[in-house]
Amino acid sequence: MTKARPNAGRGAAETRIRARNEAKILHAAVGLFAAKGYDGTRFKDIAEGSGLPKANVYYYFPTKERIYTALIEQVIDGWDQAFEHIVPERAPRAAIEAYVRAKLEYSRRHEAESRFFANEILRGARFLTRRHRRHMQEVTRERARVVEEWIRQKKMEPVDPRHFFLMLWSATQFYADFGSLAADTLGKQRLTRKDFADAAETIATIVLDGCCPRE
Amino acid sequence: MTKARPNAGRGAAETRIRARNEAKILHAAVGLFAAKGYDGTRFKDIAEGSGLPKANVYYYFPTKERIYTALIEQVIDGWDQAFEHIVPERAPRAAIEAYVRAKLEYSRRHEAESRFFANEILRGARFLTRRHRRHMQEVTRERARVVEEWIRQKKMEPVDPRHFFLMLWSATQFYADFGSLAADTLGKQRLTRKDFADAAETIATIVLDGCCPRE
DNA sequence: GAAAAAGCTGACACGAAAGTCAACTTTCAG
DNA sequence: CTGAAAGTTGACTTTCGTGTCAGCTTTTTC
Repeated sequence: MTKARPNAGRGAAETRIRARNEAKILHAAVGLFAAKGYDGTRFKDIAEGSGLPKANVYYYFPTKERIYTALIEQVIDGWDQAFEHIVPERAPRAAIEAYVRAKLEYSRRHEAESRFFANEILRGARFLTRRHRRHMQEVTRERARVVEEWIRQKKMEPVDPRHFFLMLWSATQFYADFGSLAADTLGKQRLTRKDFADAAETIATIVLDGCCPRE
Repeated sequence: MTKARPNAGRGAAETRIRARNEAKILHAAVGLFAAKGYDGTRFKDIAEGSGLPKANVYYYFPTKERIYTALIEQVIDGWDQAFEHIVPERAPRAAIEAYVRAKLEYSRRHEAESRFFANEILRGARFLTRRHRRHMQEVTRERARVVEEWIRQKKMEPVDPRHFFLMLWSATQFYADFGSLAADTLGKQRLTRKDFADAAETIATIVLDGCCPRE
């Protein structure tokens, strides 16, 4: 198993060359996986995209699947960052608005990662391990408790916090992942920064007015 | 081009056998495309799924792509049905609630079609023709005008109707397309009818309270 | 009931993608 | 400076997926 990664096991001793090349490979791969899916992506194309010969890429990753799972790992790490806005000390309006903006900003700036992840989920999350799933569940549950607290304090209308998060997640992901449809709907070639801003505005307005008492 | 479809051109004269087998093939294909994507789906598997020998499937569809585009055609036809709830005579609350329920019901009952289509959009809608795009744009624009009318009549808060529809679309699609994530979040193995009902409830509550004056 | 049209099929050709390998060069610790 | 570890590579094998084809059987039509 570790045969093909001579340097594995000595985590701290990873060379600079290894780090640089693995980064190149993953960077090229995420865009391809996002655009073509797992099966649609050719190992050869990942190699070309990263500027390395195919056999050299095999030196770093023994299979295409390993590249894919390495990316999952990477994306999951960033998944919960936006959640940090959901804290009990903040007022729900401000917190939720910040969350929506952060999520949209992430989707816009990391389109490939966003699409890559959406693709994985759409396919039934075959490559997500139990550990990943549990992690995501726990993070969500933790923030759901904050929402419940807000509701108890009458700062928010009573809604199911889990469906609430799913709705926010879907609305924000949408603009990155289904960009071509959104662009069509708005009558544009591509989504601009302003479209994302308008989206944030609309989502925040509707959701906030829908669940938080107006001043 | 038409060489492989002897019966093409005489639309009305399609035999019963042809109709039945094409239906079998498309039915098997939509599930596979939804689960594995275009490139991940093997022609052989479509054949096996439909109970026909591979060469026989080739008799009906000259390429894998043709099966795919036939499905696009089929799914697009059903795309705008839910929109029929959005009519100016109805009050916005009732109309939008009916729309959300109809969309969710469609996603739940036609999970494969829903995922198939989501996949196509996620990949940048490579196979959607200009005609399809125009059709979708027109339908959306038409219903956007209804929303604008409601806003003019002060029956609704002023929101951008296009972003509004995108948001509704994303929220409803989500439960079918990202079912595995939604199930995880809700701590279940699979989504039940009740989960869909709860989703409709939450979406409708938030969106309706968010944009339509309360009674 | 026979000719023609539609439907069916196993076997095969072709190309392309995943993954392997053995021999080479570069890097770096001591 | 040197030997070992890390990195690099072109050429190769193997597997598999798409699409073809010639000849067969069934159905339809007149």
